[in-house]
Amino acid sequence: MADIKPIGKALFLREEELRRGIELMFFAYRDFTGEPDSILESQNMGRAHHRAIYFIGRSPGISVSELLVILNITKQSLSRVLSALMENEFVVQETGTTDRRQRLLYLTEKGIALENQLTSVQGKRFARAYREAGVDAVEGFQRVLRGLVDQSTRDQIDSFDDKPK
Amino acid sequence: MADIKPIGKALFLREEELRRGIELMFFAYRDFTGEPDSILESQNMGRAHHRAIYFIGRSPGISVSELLVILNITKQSLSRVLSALMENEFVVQETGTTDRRQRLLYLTEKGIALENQLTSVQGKRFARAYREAGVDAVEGFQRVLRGLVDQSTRDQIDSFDDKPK
DNA sequence: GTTTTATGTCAGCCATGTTGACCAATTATA
DNA sequence: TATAATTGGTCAACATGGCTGACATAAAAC
Repeated sequence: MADIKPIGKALFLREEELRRGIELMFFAYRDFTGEPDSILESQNMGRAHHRAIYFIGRSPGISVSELLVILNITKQSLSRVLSALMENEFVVQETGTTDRRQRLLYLTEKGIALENQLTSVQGKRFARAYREAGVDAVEGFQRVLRGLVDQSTRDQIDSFDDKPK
Repeated sequence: MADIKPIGKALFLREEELRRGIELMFFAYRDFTGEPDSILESQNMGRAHHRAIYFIGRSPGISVSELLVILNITKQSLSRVLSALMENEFVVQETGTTDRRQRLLYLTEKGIALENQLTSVQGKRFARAYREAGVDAVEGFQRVLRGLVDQSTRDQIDSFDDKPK
């Protein structure tokens, strides 16, 4: 009897635990993006703007093509967002020095302020979750999330973990 | 010196660990939904259909209003999705027995097959992540995700954990 | 018998993704 | 040096999936 238990546990994990994971991903992502969405909405911007602001803030001087790879959208989609961000003075672009075709992107003071506000809001949520879950849980959380992404995405994450903000 | 270390660690967690969490959420959610999106696209459906199918499969006989609460969208948005799902015979509705105003939703055989396919694809991803991260990581993953959601969402998750599939 | 609830529907708007085509400036290469 | 490739921008059109507002019907509740 006792040696059947692991199988029972494995099955339990595959059924119930699996659905729990799927559902937690759905709900957590929804709530995690909810507050920033509200803040942005009041400024006539959306999640797409948030992503651009976040990753420009993460890597100041990032080129358009690098940002495209991270966001994984078309340049036409990004263009619309970047135009709005520059129009409203959250972002500026400078011509690259070594390669003058590139447009290197930077947040303005205004952009930095907004990025800080948005990241701070999400940071408080994470801080709460981390505090409630305990320090040990955090590593597990990151390990699993990391395992959920595609291999190509993992390489990407690693590559800009090397040159952080 | 030794008693300063916790502060150092806390700061490290607040800056780098925080951004890592934010980024992992973004990338993991994107890749996690990517495969189902592809499958659905070939059938002229999208993520909205997936969510409906998933939660109807999770709770067969769920009413429209209950589904609305879970998905947190307007009835007009859901209506469009449900109409398509019924049109294409993935979902059927039955008039409620105790309350004849309700439309209780069920997956058809075809709907169950699609749901299984989609959940299986995501399940394999989870299985890989769980395997790579180790059993202990899974609990941490779930604890943190749970901590990330709003209190109201948490109540919601608990309430339908009581009456699972 | 009136009111509330559960659901559906029509019409239109917005954000954000897509494809395809084409262009200019700049860099790299044959 | 002439040509090709890269970086980035733009225009047009389209799809998805949110939203609001208005209105309708059947059933339940009071």
